Amino acid sequence: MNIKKIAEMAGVSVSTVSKIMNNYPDVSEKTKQRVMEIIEQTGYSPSNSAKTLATKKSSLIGVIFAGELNVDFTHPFFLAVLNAFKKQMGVLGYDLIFFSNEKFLSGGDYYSRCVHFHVDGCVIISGEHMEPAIQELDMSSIPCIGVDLELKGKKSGYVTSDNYQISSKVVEHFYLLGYRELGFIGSTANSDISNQREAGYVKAIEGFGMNINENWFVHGDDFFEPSGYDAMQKLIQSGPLPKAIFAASDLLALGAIRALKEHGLRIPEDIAMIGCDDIEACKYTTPTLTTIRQNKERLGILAAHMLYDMINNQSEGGSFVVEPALIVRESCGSHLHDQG
Amino acid sequence: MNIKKIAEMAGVSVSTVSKIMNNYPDVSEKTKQRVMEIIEQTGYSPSNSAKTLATKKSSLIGVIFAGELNVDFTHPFFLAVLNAFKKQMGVLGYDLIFFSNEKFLSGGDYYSRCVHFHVDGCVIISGEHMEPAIQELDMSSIPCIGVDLELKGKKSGYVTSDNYQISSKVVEHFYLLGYRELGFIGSTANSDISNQREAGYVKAIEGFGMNINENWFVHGDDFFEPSGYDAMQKLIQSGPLPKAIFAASDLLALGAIRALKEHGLRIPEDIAMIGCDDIEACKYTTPTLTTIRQNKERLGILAAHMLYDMINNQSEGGSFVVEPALIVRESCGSHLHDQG
DNA sequence: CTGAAAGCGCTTACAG
DNA sequence: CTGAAAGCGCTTACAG
Repeated sequence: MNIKKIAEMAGVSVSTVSKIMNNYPDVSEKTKQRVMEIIEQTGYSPSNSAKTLATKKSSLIGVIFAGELNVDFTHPFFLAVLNAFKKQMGVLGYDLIFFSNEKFLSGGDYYSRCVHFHVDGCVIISGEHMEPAIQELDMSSIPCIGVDLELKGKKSGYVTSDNYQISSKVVEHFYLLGYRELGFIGSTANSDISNQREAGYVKAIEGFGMNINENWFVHGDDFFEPSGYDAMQKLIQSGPLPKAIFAASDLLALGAIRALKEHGLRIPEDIAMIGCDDIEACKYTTPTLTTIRQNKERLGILAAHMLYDMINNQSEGGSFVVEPALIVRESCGSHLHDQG
Repeated sequence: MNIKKIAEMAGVSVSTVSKIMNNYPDVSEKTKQRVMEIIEQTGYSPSNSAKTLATKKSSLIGVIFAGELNVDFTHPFFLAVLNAFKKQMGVLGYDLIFFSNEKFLSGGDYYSRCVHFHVDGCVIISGEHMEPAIQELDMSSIPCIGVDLELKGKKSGYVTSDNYQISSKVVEHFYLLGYRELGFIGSTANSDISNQREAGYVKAIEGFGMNINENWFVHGDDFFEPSGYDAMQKLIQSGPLPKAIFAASDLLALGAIRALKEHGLRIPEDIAMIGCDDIEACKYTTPTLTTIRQNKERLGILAAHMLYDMINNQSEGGSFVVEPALIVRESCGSHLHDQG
């Protein structure tokens, strides 16, 4: 079934059918009715490739997982963002196409694949550093939106959560609970996110007039559980411990708790702990883990709207920062204190 | 940049360039070299829409989340399967397109969207019952592969894990540890998966010559944690408890454990527990949760290969069942027993 | 081994 | 308000 057959059946020209399909105003109500009926009956759906070829617009958004490591369909945080993004883009009339990293590795770069598929825009999901292939895309005329990735192109924007504010909420909470000796467990030094959280943490501690003890700032090789365990072992061996610790991810926090338990230390009685991300496991651990939740749905929905506006030339990009929320559970020791 | 310009630059015809792009043999090595060089320099990538229009093949696989409820980007099990599927399809030269459910709701069905995008095949992800829109696709000439969904069309196949075998592994393990009084926590009665696991469980118990106590078989409204908690409350109130329980999901198991703890019962000393799915949280709970892992990577890779073969007419569909594995942790009480 | 030409199914000025 | 025709960028028999 194609537009020509529909035209024949309705006894009109192909142009007329096309106009009706695209809601042009200058068609008589009578012909419109007749044609619509036939379209209904036949279940006709125009060929996307022909339409794209003729218009250069595909109604397709390219999805790129930029970080080579650990960021794919198995990453809960980005996935939740993507989920909200997908839903919103669907409402706006777009479908998503996922570029296989494998194809990328064996030749084509992201930009040429965007051209290849005539995508109307791209969402780039990362959290870590920029590869050259991403920069090329960023600098191109294809609208791009970064998630936790600061794009700078003229046709680019990004959404992110405020990593400084995350840390400042943690410090404030610790402060109100009476903790003055604060430690930190971060990821590797080339993680922007970990660095931002650490910088914000330091700044907030100083803001409250507390002292920084550098011995209480330790780092793992990544954001995962074993790194948290190892980091905490280091802390334990290096002498007196802080009263409260902020870990840059929930998994780091859980690893640290495992190490503390092995040494007979109690959480939160001996050391309070706050993680970051609010992964599912937080609710089921002992103690349950106090953490910072980023509003993933909001990040996804905002990304969708910003991209849509760029595609339709209603904006030249920009950025949006979403506010984090503290989720209080047991590990911070709130229930042990009077906050009144 | 398009094929015509490349042809001009190389001083050959468009046909020749096309043949070179598609690895036709009947081109002289000399012209091939010249053209390839120009393609390299210009970074030319053929337009997908033009190619699709001409060939009716898109190198695109449609991804459909069939179950309305709880099965989307936030579902860890299906996502892990999809992740492996995506990687494998990438290697085979395909990209993935995700159909927005929203568009679906407001008009088009899955079949016509497949036609619209000329997808070469579809993967349908579900686990629960069949909607009519899925059946239409299943019965069409478009190759489809179901994940935990039994498709029956002539051009359809599916992969699944053996829910009966899952249960039989659990029973065997309980049996070897000396437990003879076995309970079960399932999901709602219209979940095929839960029903299969329960049927397999009953069958295996009888196979080992043990008795079934129907009072020890309880059900929640879904696979989530609160359902497990409620189901266990029912069990506790209804009288003497079994020595070991198999829950149809890890979250059900965790909910059940929470209820048991509230009643001062110890796991596994008073009641042993085995869950199902091997979600991330299993490693971080107290006690850590013994569970059944389904080989998600293998499911995804198999689905990709089966779909590929159907697309290329090397197979007419079929099905494949992946074997589950028991992951022993603390909650089953293995460490308390001599299995010697 | 190479190329001219028709065709894939749409859209869009343009003429009427 | 309607339609004829060119064009989008490819592929593929077919002729040479």
